[in-house]
Amino acid sequence: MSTATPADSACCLPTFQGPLTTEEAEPLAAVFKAVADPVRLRLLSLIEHTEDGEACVCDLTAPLGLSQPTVSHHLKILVEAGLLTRTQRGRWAYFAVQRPALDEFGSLLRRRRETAA
Amino acid sequence: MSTATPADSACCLPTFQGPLTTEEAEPLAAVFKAVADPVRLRLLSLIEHTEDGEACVCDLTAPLGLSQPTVSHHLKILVEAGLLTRTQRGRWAYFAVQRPALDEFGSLLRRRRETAA
DNA sequence: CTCACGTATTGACGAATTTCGATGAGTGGT
DNA sequence: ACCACTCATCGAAATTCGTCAATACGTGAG
Repeated sequence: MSTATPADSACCLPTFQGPLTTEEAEPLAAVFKAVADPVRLRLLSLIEHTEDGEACVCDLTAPLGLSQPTVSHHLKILVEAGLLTRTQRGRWAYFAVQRPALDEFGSLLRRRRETAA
Repeated sequence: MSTATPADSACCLPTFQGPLTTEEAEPLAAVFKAVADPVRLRLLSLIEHTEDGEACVCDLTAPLGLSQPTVSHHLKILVEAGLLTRTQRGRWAYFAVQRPALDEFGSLLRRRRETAA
């Protein structure tokens, strides 16, 4: 890496640019809250690894072992958080990962994976 | 900001290595839950930007406008999540950020900061 | 139009979370 | 030994969250 662009690397950079106000902390917490649930993390991982990169509700209830309204509820939260997109096609609603948003969690999740088991 | 070229990054890599099981998702959700609260995010940002890189409870109640038990409670959650360390010195308990753990959130938080406004 | 199907919403319930005041535990000075 | 101080824990109130059954909505087929 000749052109060292520390855009992403965490080295020597403060995690926060300064003390957060409540107004600043609120939206950040909201995003984290969206992924602070095992079911929603599983949803994201399931959808990311589908054949076509998208899935409808009916594809997701079985793997999770949850009712359809519950799955719909979690999906809505993920869409509102900007982590999923929803496109209606015919009777079905297809959900796909919102790449840029999900990528923000990429390095974090991959690092966790290594230190996990 | 136009020079945005992710270094460590996420390009072309899947965020999840595969569909998560409940057992895998659980600990991940736990970490996110720790930071899924405005008060706790403010605590982290406050402690990171103290003179000595550490703070006691009494330093933190005023900036947050919360009671001492409440602040203690949030600090405990952050310590248990591995995001803060606690060292008792005399009557005081000093809390400092756990660098490696907090750095995992670095790139994510900095990117959010830019797109916030 | 009507019906079947996939999905969203509503209402309800128990569980978890956030917050506080009161109290308990540990430390250091007098 | 006592007291003042810092912090943790307990108990409780208010709120939020996760879940489901029941129901409403919207779409395409017949």
